[in-house]
Amino acid sequence: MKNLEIARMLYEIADILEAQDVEFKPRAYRNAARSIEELSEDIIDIWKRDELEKIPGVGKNIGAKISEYLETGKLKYYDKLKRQFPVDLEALGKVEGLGPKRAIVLYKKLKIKNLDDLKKAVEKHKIRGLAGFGEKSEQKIMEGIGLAKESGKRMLLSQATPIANELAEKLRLLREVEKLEIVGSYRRRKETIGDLDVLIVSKKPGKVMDFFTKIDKPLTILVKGPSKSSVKLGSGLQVDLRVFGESSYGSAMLYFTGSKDHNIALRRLAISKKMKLSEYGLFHAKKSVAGKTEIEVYKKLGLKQWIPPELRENMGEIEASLKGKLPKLVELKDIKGDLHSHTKWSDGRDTIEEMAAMAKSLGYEYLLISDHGGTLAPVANCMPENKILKQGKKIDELNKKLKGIRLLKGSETNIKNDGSIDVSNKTLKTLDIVTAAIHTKFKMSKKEMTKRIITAMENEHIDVIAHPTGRLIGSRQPYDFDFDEVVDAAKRTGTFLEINCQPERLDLNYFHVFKARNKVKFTLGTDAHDKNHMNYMEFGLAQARRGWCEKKHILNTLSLKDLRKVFKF
DNA sequence: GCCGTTTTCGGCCCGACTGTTTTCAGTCG
Repeated sequence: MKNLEIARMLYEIADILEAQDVEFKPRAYRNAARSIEELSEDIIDIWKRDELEKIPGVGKNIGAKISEYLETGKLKYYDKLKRQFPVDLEALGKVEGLGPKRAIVLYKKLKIKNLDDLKKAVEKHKIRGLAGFGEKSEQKIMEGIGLAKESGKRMLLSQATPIANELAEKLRLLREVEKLEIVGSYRRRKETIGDLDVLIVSKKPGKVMDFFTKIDKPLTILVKGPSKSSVKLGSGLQVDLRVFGESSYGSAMLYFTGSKDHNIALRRLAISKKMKLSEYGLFHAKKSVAGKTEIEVYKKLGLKQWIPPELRENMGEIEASLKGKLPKLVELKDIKGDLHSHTKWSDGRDTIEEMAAMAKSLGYEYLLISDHGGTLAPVANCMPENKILKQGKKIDELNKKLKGIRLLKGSETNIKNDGSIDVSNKTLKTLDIVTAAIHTKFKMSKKEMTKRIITAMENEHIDVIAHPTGRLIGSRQPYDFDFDEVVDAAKRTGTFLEINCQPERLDLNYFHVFKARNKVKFTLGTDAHDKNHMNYMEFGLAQARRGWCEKKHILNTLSLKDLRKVFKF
């Protein structure tokens, strides 16, 4: 996978060009870098199909450069720039307040190439006195060096949620806060959050800012102004707060919810209608025509429907809204059960009864008990076949006693290297819904891995492939396999794909869901190993919504009666 | 250097804050 490597190189080219005051090219390189960074596919495959120029932001020139790099392992243009400026701009750029231009000045004047050089120069007070730098710059850089080394990590949405809730609660206590909304990627329900953006309506911004910049301990104030302040909380999470007047609240929400691509598309649409869109409103001939609410701005731009934040990624949502054809997204209240859970029988922490009670309290009709089964015993306390059968009997008995919740018999089985399943068909036949997943040998050639998964799906007893790509956010790459082929095979064999709701999995991710949604149906499973994990449903659901899923795409929206017809139990 | 409800040339999102400045450039989101 060369995607990130290439993206970083393009970012660096952009930085060097920007440092030399080249116009527009830096933006072009950055756009290309960003799309490559966000590709869900290996760029080598795209290159082999000769489709580099289909990547948004990649044209003839950048395409040729990527080809050169993939063919020869080198890019002459990049090497030439790097010879001119042998500077680690990526590392230096992480220092708050230091961008490409100032970094290059530091190189030209003081030969600073990396963070270590920078640290030495600051310690010797060599920076103050340079054109454009003063005592304060030097001080800020000193503080920035420490932070730069630990930063750059995004937080899981699930980790940011309690922090966001607490912050919002504290701010709402302030009388001067009339309205408050947490926006940004948090509102779009992205799987990870870089920072929190808070939007407030207040007539007394000064009071709000004073309170905000003392809201946590320890706390670092990065910026403090009358309408905008930024702080770093004790947890290391950066929070940006903006205060607006009532009349701009909608346009400000739009702007700070993003995504950047969605905003740019909206602004272009505004320009095409001889208007101007900013966070302060939609203007025509300097007169405000909308801004109080999001829907008002959308309508004036010709959109027929309000766009839910999860869809604002410029993946066709604006075009769909212009035609009034946005999907009616699946909601938490549509979910009638959880289709992936573990109990004490394998590696879960709670009993079947406790899990059932939790499912009932969430208002579910059913819960699939899918403890680990098969021969992988030491890893996940997998149940051998006799134990699977015994658990089945136990569930049958419980179902006679339990009221208001139906337990379904399942097993999360293992896909062996050759694609076979480590539980016999005879045992699988006794279960209601059988799940299979890869838990061993993650590194295989793309061809072998694709075949392995497809072979598993061809087993008539396998209903669902759990966490289909195997990625763990921030720690494990997905397995190398051909997603499109697997989706086609799922359709052919009548197998379903899971959207695993564990916050560090979220697998399938939104992009895969978006791509596959009209070919296969999905199950939502929290993979709960503890009854409280059943609350992870919201995170998986968010990914389904980000992937444009309606009720019909998600099997958990079916009543028990209809679910039975689909899975034939 | 890319791209197209301005379409193959001529644009390219927009504004706040900071520091070092006598009017603005750089950085950030």
